[in-house]
Amino acid sequence: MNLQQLRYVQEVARRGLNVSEAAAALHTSQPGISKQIRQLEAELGIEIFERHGKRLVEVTEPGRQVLAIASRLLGELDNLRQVGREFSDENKGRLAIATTHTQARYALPEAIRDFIAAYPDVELSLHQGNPRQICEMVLEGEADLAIATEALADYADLLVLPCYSWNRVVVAPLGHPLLATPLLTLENLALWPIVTYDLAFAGRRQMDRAFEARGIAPKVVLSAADADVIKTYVRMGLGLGIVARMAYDPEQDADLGMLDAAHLFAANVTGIGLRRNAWLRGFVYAFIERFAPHLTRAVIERTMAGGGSAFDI
Amino acid sequence: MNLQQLRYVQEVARRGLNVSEAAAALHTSQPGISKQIRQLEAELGIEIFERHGKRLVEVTEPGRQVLAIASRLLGELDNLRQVGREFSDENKGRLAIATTHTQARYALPEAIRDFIAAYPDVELSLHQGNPRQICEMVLEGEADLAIATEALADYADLLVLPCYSWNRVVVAPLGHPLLATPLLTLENLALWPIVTYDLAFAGRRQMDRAFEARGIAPKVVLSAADADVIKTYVRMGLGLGIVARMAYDPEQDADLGMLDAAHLFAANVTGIGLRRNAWLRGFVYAFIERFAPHLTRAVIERTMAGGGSAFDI
DNA sequence: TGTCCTTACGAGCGCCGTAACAATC
DNA sequence: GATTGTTACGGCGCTCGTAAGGACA
Repeated sequence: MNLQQLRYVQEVARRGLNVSEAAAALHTSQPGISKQIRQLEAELGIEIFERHGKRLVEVTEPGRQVLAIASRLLGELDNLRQVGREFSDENKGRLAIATTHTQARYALPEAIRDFIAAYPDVELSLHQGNPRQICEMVLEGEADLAIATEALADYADLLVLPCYSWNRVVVAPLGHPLLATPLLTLENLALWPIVTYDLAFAGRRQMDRAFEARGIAPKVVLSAADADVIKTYVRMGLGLGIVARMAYDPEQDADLGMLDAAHLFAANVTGIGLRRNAWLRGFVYAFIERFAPHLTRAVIERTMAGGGSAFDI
Repeated sequence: MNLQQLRYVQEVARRGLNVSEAAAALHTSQPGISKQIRQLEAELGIEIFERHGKRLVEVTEPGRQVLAIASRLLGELDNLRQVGREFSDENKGRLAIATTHTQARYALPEAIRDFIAAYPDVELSLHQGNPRQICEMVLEGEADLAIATEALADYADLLVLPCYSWNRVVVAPLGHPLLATPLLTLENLALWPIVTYDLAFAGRRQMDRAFEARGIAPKVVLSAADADVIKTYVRMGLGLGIVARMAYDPEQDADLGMLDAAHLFAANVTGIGLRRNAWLRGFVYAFIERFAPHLTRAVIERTMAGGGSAFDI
C-alpha cells in the first residue's frame, strides 16, 4: 500500500471512473494507474470498483469506505506540506479564498486590504463561484476557505464558522412611490416587480420563505448573482431591488432610494467553511480574524477539535 | 514523501529519539531510517528533530506538528486495512479489548460469552492493565477498545462512550460488628481498617474524595488492583472491603456480609474508549452493543462524527 | 470501429542493507 | 571505549512508460 495508489483511486473516482482521464490529469500513464489500483485491491482483499468486462462501472460499498478514508488520509498529507511551508517561512505562501461576488465586493475588501498590508509575501487569490462551487473548491483543496451565506451547511465535510449576520434593504429609483410609503410591508413590496438574487445566492431562499409564509407570490422579473447587476436593472426602472444591506452605498448609490427591510425577512448568516481536519497556516488564522474578529485562533482551534459545527444556516 | 518515512518518524519519536532502537523495532537498518527521515525533513523544508552533533535530542515545534499529523495519517492507513478485512469476511477477524481486571471479571463475561457465540470466527483477546496502560494500548493500535472507569477522559485522542454507572458496597466477614449497624455512614466505616482498590483503579479517587469532603481520613491498610484480591484479605480479617457492587456475588461470597454504600460515594461511570477517527469493523459495533445496549451503531457513529465526547468522568 | 482497460515487458529510479566513519557520553 | 547517527556504495525490487491485446458500445 502506498500513497500513489490512494491518489490514483481518488482521482479515478473523481473523474467518473475513467482511468484514462485520471491518468491524463495526473500526468502519468493509464496502465500504471490501472495496475496500481488492482494491486491495492489485491492487498486489501476487496474490489474498490465494480467492472463490467474491462470497464469500471461503479464504486463498490467497500470502495466507498476506502475513498472516504483515502480522502482524509491525503488531506493529512496536505497538512504535512502546510506545516513545512509554515515553518520554512511563516509569512510567505498562498491563500486561496473561494467566495461569492457579494462577499468579494462588499464584505471582504477591508479585511483583504489589511491582510495584504500585514502579509505582503502571501499571494492572495480570490476564486468566485456560486456557493456550491465554492464549497467544492475547498473540499478539493483548490481553496483554503469558503466564504458564503448559502450551501456551507450542506457539506458534512466542511466545518462552518459563523461570521456575521445581515439583512436586506429595498432599493428603488428616487421618486418611486414605494419610497413614500410610511410602513414597508411584504404586501406593498409585492405590488411592484422585483429584481433580486439568484436562487443559489445570498439568502434568496430565506427571502422566498418570508413571502411564502404570508401566502404572497412576488413577481420576480429578474434574478441575478450579484447586487451590482441588480442595481443596474433597478436604475433602468425594471423594478424594485432587494439586496443585502451592505450592498447599498449611500454615496455611490445616491441615485437610488433605500428602505430597510430587516423587519420583513429572517436574517442571514454568512460563514466561513473550512475543510475539516485541515491544518491551517498562521496567516489563515490571521485573515479570518481580520474578517470576523470574534473568530480568534483559539476559538477556531477549539471548534476544529470539538469537531461539531454549532451553527446552522 | 512516503508512508515509510512517516512510520519511521513516528517510531523514532516513540522510542525516545533512539534511531537504532526504532530500526530494531521495525526490522530494518538504522541508516535506512536515518536517511529517510533526513529526506522527509528536506522535502518539508523543516527539521523534525533537533540534533546535538549526531544525536537526536528533541522534537522541534514543527516536528510536533508533523508527528501529530503523521499519527492521524497512519491511523487512517490502519482504517483502510480494517475495511479490507471487514469486506473480505465480515465475521472473521480479531477483536482486542483492553480492560481492567474489574471489568474483565465482573462486567464483561456475559457480553463476551454472547459475542463469542455470535461470532465464533472472531479471535477475541483480553488485554489487562491499569487504566493508563489500557488507554495507551488503544492509542498505539494494540487494542481496538478500552473499557475502564478511570483515565479515559484524560486522553484527548480517545473518544469516550459512557456505558453504565455503578457504586460500591462494603463487605465484611460474617459477624463483623459493622454489619449490625442500622445506618452505614462514612464515620462508622472509618472506625475500621479498610481494604480497597489501588489509586489507579475503579474509582478509587471518587472514594477518597468522599472521605476528604467530610474531613475523615480512613485507614486504608491495603490497596489492590482488583476485588478478588481485596475480598481475600477481607476474609482473612484484615479489614472491611470497599468494592464495586458488581464484585459481590451473594452465592460465591456467602461467607461475607454486604452493605450497600451507594449513599456514601458518588457513582462512577464505566466507559468505552475508542481511538478517534478509527474505522470500526461491524463486529466491534456488535460487541459494544452487547456490552452497553444503548450504544447502538447509529449512536456511536453519530458520536464519532460529532467528534465531541459528551461525557466526563 | 472507436474507446477503454488489461497484460506484457524493458528501463531506471529509489529504497534497503552492509560497511566504514564520526561524534557524543 | 561504547553507543549512536551519518556518509558511501552496491544490489535489487518496484514503479513507470511503451506497446500490444482484448472487451464492450
